Amino acid sequence: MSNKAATLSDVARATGVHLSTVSRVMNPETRGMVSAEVAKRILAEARRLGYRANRAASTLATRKSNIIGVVLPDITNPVFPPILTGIEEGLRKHGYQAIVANVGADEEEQRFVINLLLGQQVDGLILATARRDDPVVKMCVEQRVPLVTVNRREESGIASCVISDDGHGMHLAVRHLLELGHRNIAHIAGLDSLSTGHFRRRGFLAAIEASGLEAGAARVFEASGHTRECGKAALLELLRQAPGTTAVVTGNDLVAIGCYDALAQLGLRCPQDVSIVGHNDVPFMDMVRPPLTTVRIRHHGMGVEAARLILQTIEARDAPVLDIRLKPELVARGSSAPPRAGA
Amino acid sequence: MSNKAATLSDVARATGVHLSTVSRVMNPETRGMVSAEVAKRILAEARRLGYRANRAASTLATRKSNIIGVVLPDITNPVFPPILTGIEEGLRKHGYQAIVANVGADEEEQRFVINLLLGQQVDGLILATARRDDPVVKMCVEQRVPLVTVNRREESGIASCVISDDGHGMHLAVRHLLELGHRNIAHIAGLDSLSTGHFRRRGFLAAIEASGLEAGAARVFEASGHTRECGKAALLELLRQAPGTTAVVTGNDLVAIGCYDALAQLGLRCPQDVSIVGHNDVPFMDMVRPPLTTVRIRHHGMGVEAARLILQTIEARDAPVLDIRLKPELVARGSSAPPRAGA
DNA sequence: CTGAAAGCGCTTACAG
DNA sequence: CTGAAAGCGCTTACAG
Repeated sequence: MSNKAATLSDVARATGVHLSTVSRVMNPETRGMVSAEVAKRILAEARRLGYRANRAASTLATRKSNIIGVVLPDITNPVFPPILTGIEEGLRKHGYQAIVANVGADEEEQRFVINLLLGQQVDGLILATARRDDPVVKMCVEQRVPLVTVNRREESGIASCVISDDGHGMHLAVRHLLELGHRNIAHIAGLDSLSTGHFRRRGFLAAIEASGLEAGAARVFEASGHTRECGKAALLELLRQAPGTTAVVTGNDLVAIGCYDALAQLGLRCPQDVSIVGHNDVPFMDMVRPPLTTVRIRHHGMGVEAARLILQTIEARDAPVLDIRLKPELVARGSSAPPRAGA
Repeated sequence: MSNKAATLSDVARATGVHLSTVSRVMNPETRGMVSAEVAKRILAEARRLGYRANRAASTLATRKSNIIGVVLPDITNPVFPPILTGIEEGLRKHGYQAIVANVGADEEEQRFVINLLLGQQVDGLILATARRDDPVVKMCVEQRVPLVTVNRREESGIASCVISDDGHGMHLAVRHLLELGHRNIAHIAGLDSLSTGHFRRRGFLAAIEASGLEAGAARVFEASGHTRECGKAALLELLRQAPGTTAVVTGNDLVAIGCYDALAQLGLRCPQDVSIVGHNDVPFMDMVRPPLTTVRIRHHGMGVEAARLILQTIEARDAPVLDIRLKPELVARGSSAPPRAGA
């Protein structure tokens, strides 16, 4: 049909009005400025010509793109898809779209990607890549780009964030194990450079302390990464140093699965010999053997909140920095049980 | 610092040249038109001012956004993240970005989302939502939008596609089971409205036929959806109607996991009583119990190819429609074994 | 209620 | 090699 997309002036010519009148009609907010009769004719003609506003032009004219840049460290990590879905839903409801970029931990690449996004005139940024001490976050704040971090918190508190209440999550995990009768509980922590690793570790220690157990009974090991392999290595080392351990709380589910591997290698059974509790409840954790007891964080809810927060931040540039923490819940499955008598 | 972003004319004023000269220097392709000395001064000034091209303006001027719209049915389905990653990598290498939209099966919503994307002036579209008979694909082709479908094929062949060679995949699965000694093999098929479900079903039948087994020995059931629950229901029904079945090939991994549930409910063991083979090899299939034998499709490779193809299609609008099929491989794990003697 | 005009920040033929 | 100018398709104060 139409080889070139119809523009405002095409519709105007076809209707016999000025293009500014067409513009007013095409925007619901200003449609009231035009008489109903003229509006109707314009709308009919616009439909007939298949008119579709050119967003590049309106972005240029208004300095507002209605696009939010979302930067993720790794969309194949199952933590992120539901966060992204939540973000998209929250955004779409308000007429915004997300433009997503995946980027690893390399700081230069992150700057590059953020520059692309800013060049694209995004109205704001949602970063899931933030580290506790993150120069990229600081750069964005300096450039006064509306910003929120999701699932991660930048420690200087210069940017709003939406995270899971990791302290509470660890409290739930530890309480669960205490109630089962465990007294030798260890933690395999995630990277301390990320807020998740850091807060979960602190939450673990706080929960142990609150329980009245002597702190020495609670060992913390740091996995060298958030992978199955790192989890396996960490538990092997942990059990070498602390063979009396009857329960392990990990910083994330993948590490917990790695713990299964370590136990299998040692000929130990879960949960009979060692209970394992994960964190996140990513998909399929109910299908592994044994089904993993884990702390379920509100991935989708974090995304929705992050969308809400960024739009709010855009509305009111001087809005206060907010820390939103969503409460996780414990999902008790087969990987946790009372310690063996005598253990 | 700079409250407003620097523009070409800011850099021009600071350097004492005309903004068109600055424009030429900022674009590597035209930089050669400007004397090295002037270029150097301009570049220095641009850096000092933090100049960043406004892509809305250049999109408007060139009618080229260097953005590709990617439409996914569900990013939380683990098939899609690696496809998306592949797309992004393939695109970024050529200076393009992806703008991703998640949208369910509803046709009106799909049209809405595609309209948003086209309004955004995307240069092309990659659709992972395509059905075998898909009016939305047809609409895009009519509007002459450069288009490729990924993981799915529209049957009228009007759009290029990048898919897994499903016929070959089923051949591998069936051959594996035949070699183990199975003679009563059934298929739980995916939706026939999707090319994956359709081609896998046909591939299964072709493989059985090629094997010389009488076709009656090969039953096909259609799961009512690609979920664990549907897989469970399908296998329960299948075993009721064909209790002699010793091996089942499913249309996807989630359905295979549902089969595990059905077997557990019936008190049957996998693989001792019934072997199960999945399709896709999504993450964690090596961690379920038993680890799932499955056909691994090249998710990431499909994404990379889709990116390459869409760019090629944009380059040469009259390029021929291509069908690219990537070869999958069989990953034999614990869910398949010889049938019991006498079975 | 509607039109005329300036402007958003680029690109790119056209001159010189 | 560089400049001046038109134009991309919108929005929006300003008139009337």
